[in-house]
Amino acid sequence: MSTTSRLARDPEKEARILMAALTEFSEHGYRKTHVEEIADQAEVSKGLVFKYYQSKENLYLTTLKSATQKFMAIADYNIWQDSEDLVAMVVNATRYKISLQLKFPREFKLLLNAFVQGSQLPKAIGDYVNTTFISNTDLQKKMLTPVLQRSKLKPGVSIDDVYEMIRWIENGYYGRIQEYLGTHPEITSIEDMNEIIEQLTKYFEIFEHGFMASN
Amino acid sequence: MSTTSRLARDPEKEARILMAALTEFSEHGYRKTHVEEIADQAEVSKGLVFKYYQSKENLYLTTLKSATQKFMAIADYNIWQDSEDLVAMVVNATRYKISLQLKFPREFKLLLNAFVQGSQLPKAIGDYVNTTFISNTDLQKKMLTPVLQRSKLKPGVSIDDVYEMIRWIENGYYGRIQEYLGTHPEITSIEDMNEIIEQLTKYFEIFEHGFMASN
Amino acid sequence: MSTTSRLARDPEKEARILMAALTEFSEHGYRKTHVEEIADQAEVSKGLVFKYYQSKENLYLTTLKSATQKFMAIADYNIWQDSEDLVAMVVNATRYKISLQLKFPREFKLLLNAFVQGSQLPKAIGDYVNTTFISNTDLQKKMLTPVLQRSKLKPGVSIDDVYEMIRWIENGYYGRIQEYLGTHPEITSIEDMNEIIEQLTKYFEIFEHGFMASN
Amino acid sequence: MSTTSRLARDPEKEARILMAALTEFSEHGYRKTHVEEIADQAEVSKGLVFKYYQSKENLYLTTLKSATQKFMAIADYNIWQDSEDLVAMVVNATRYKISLQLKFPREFKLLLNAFVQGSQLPKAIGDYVNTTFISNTDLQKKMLTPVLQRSKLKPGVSIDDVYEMIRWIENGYYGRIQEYLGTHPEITSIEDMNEIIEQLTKYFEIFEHGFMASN
DNA sequence: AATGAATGAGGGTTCATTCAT
DNA sequence: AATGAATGAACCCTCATTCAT
Repeated sequence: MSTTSRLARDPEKEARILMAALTEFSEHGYRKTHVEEIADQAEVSKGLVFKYYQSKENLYLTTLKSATQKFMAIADYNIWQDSEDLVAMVVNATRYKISLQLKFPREFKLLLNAFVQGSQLPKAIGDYVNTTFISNTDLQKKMLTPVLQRSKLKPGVSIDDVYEMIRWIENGYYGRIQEYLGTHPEITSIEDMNEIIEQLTKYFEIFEHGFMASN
Repeated sequence: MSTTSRLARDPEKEARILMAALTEFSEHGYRKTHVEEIADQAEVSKGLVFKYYQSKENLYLTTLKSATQKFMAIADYNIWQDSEDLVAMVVNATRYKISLQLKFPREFKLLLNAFVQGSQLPKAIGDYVNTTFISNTDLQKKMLTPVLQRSKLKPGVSIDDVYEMIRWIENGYYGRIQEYLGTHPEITSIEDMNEIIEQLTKYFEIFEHGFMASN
Repeated sequence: MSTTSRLARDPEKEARILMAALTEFSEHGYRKTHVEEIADQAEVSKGLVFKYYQSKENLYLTTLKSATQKFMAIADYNIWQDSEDLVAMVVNATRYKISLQLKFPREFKLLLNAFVQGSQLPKAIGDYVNTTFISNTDLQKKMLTPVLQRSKLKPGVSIDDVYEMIRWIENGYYGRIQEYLGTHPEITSIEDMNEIIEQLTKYFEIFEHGFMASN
Repeated sequence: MSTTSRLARDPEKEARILMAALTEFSEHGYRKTHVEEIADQAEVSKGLVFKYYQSKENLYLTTLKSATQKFMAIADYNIWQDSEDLVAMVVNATRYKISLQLKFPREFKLLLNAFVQGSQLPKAIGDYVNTTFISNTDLQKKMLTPVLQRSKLKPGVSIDDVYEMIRWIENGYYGRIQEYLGTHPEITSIEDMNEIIEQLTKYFEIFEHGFMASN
């Protein structure tokens, strides 16, 4: 009688399976990933994969949750939370996001993929994705708000407006960074990205004061 | 001796198949769509689908091309090309884009999906998608440039910078519109969207002059 | 009301179909030949092929019978019937056979193929083949017999024995000729074959008197 | 840790599948044989057949190779190699061939069929057949040559001539044996064939000395 | 607990045959 | 009479899932 668990799963195998699933699902997506390949890569049998995770669908879900967890667990919002001004904050947030992507490229790709596949995935997965991937922006909003409250906004401009536009610019620039990463696969450390991330500052400055020559 | 067709396909059935394919592919994506389902929905036999389109892959490609055509054929860039100022232009462009999406929601979803699936699709399709879906941003750039050249920009701000940021804001706001459409599936006419689109004006005005109270 | 036939078949189309069937069946065999290809080649519709011949199977059978007929009709046994001696007779018979093959290569190939496919063909066809392809040897036997009766045979050697062995040698040599034809596809006239056919004489002479030095 | 197999196929099922494939392919040929039928007959699932043999084509190829092997492995050329004289040698060779056919009737039929189908088969198979089925006659030639060299031949008769004619007669007689076997399906042992095979002697004697009364 | 051989439903594709025009 | 578009049974093959060992 083991003291640990009723099911007596081997935690190492469990981890290997999840790792392999992460690799495969993030690489090939849900449909083109084969359970056998995962089992092989984890150096366990196909049977064990099913014993531990019941179905391909559930394994995917678990991998998804595990990837989410990994981000949640590690996320250290303080890093950018106590930035002095708005621009620094957003730049730090972006830097932080990129660093996570560089540290966990497969988790990142997996979640992105899941998000994007949306309804093509089995219903249960689609549901999970939809309920999970929202909270993120809320968080960011919460952190930006105090800084924005300290700022003096133009009349007729609400905090929400600014917050939203910040996100748009952030996302837009983020896309540019992705492009850069895509064409420079050799980059694995956030240091290599510092320069490009700093340039985001410029765009926020434009945003703060407008692009039109103030007459 | 007919002067018209060599392949003697029934145009109605052809249309029904393409229509069904559009519906199914846009709804379920490539892998989860079954040729039989398309045939059933088009009220023709599976065999006919293959006679007309040879393979599932080619049917998808054809559906894709047809959707692209539909957009191309209808695209009337003049509608927003001769807008007076930048804001009006971008608002008009957005309105136009939304109107297309409302007119051809499945085509829209199909192309979006194809773009997003990327490498999970059969190679031939991925190739087509990659070679086709680029030109779009170039066009928009070309149209915006003259207007921007007429504008007086802040020192240190380049036309390209502004152009890029316009796109970011446009896209960001576009995302908000999508959300709205998603939660209001009853909307089918661009008129119902006018109000929300007009609000884009506000954001561009903020962008032009900055959100910070100019001291 | 036509005076010709109840079914009012167009004899030209009928002939074209049969011709095309001959070409296709002899080239690709029964299974790999497609009715559509035959119809196209005959410049008629697939439907007409079925109206005239009911089924692919029956069309094959008809083609087979027609090929047989063609050989029968043309076969002029007199050509070699009145050869002077045995050797001349067999050589003439062989030459004649080769000339037929050169004149009707597709018919020849078709019948050979049908014979060889045997039980892989639909039952009705197999049955036909089996019942038809026997009579041939009987005929040859009838013609050789009188000549053999005039010959003085070794004691213990029956006419049937000799007749049979003649066939074996003929067939064996025939195989050699086939090989030659296979490697010289440019040959289309019997004249080009005369030399090689003449060499059969040598073998029959060996056969007549044995190969062992007579003590 | 097993030292034996990496692929862990059940040898009994493997054998049953190969056996069923042999039966079906030899009976119906390549095209008319259905994988499902083979699976049923082997009392395994369709899936297993594909796991073991990947494709119908490869299964056929394997069956072909296995049949070839079976003949090769068992072929004991000594049996007739050290026959005293030419006649004995050829008779023994024939007897041996017939005994193989009686022992492995399906293998025999399969190989014959494959040889005969030739170009109607998928290319890979045709290629295999063509490269494999040649060496046989060469072997026989090598064995006959020393015996023929010891014989005194008539002037103008070469060893090759004699060798070739021997083959013709052997083949011819072999055809007669086939006919006999075809009409006597109850025969399963070489003993039942001894008498008919012995008669080949007579024909070779005729061949040695000719059938014409020597003057 | 762990294995991986075995299963079989399901999907794409072919082609002889039918039938409305 | 003639067409050829339309049909659908039949076939090969894949892969998630099961289960005996």
